[in-house]
Amino acid sequence: MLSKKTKYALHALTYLGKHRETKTVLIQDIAEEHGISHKFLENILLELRKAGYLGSKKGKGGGYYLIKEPKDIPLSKVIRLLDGPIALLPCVSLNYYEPCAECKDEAHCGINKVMIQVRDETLKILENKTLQDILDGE
Amino acid sequence: MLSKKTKYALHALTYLGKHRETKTVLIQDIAEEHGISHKFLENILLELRKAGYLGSKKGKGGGYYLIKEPKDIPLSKVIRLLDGPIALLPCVSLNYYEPCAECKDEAHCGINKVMIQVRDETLKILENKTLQDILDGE
DNA sequence: TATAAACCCTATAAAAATTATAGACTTAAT
DNA sequence: ATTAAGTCTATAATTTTTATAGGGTTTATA
Repeated sequence: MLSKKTKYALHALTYLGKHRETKTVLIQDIAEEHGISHKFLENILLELRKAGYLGSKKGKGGGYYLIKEPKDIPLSKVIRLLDGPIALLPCVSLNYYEPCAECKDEAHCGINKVMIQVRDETLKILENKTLQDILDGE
Repeated sequence: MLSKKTKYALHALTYLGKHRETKTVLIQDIAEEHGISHKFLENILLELRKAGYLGSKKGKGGGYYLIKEPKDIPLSKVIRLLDGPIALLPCVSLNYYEPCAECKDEAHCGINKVMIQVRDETLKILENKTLQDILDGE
């Protein structure tokens, strides 16, 4: 399951995607719309900005806005940013690789081999679904 | 990522799958093979037995053994048993459904719709990979 | 039939991760 | 100046995961 962080990030991105005509959107607006803690959401939006998905304007009249095209924001990227690895095991993670302590010989581990396949097929799904697909469904 | 519980379950099933000729296997043997806590693994094997994957024999000379064909043990089932939902959000889970608190109208939520697709495609992958595939890779 | 080996079961403790909050700081419009 | 807004870091609270403990039951076998 996705963490609340990622779930809220998706809601925020969706909200921002739906309000691209207005110049900026307040954290508060998104927080109220979904009944999310303002402060918790703040940290999430900050991460999305640092990762290059959002722009922000400080000071009075400021707020957040989407700076990437919704079609260029795949689920895979959002999940990796907020939640971490998409792979089911550390030993098959492309971006967060770590050996599994209980595994003596990764090269001859059947679990490892199968999980590499699962990872590749899962990645195909998550790279193909973007914010645009979410917006199309609203 | 899978929990250690699920990961250990997969290692245990793999071990049992590789030792089907011997009548029973001791918890201790599996625990030692992978450096897992005996007691932690005990609880996992108990769950696998209750779910109908393993049989056990009590008393001296007892132990565990596989009672299903490896080809009839898909990853999806093992993950659901030990880890819970495969869906990325509670609101799209087939087996553990719960509405999402921050979602006002599930029927018109683009995230929900996309996540249903992700769930269905992910499920296809995990239902198709079985313990047999793991054993083939050892 | 006593003993030891092994699984059974429930409760609880410890650790880690997630979720939430706090508060001081910076920036910019008016 | 004042006020409204994002920035940033630290820490607290909560939940989940991981691990341990310990007595109970069953069974082979000497």
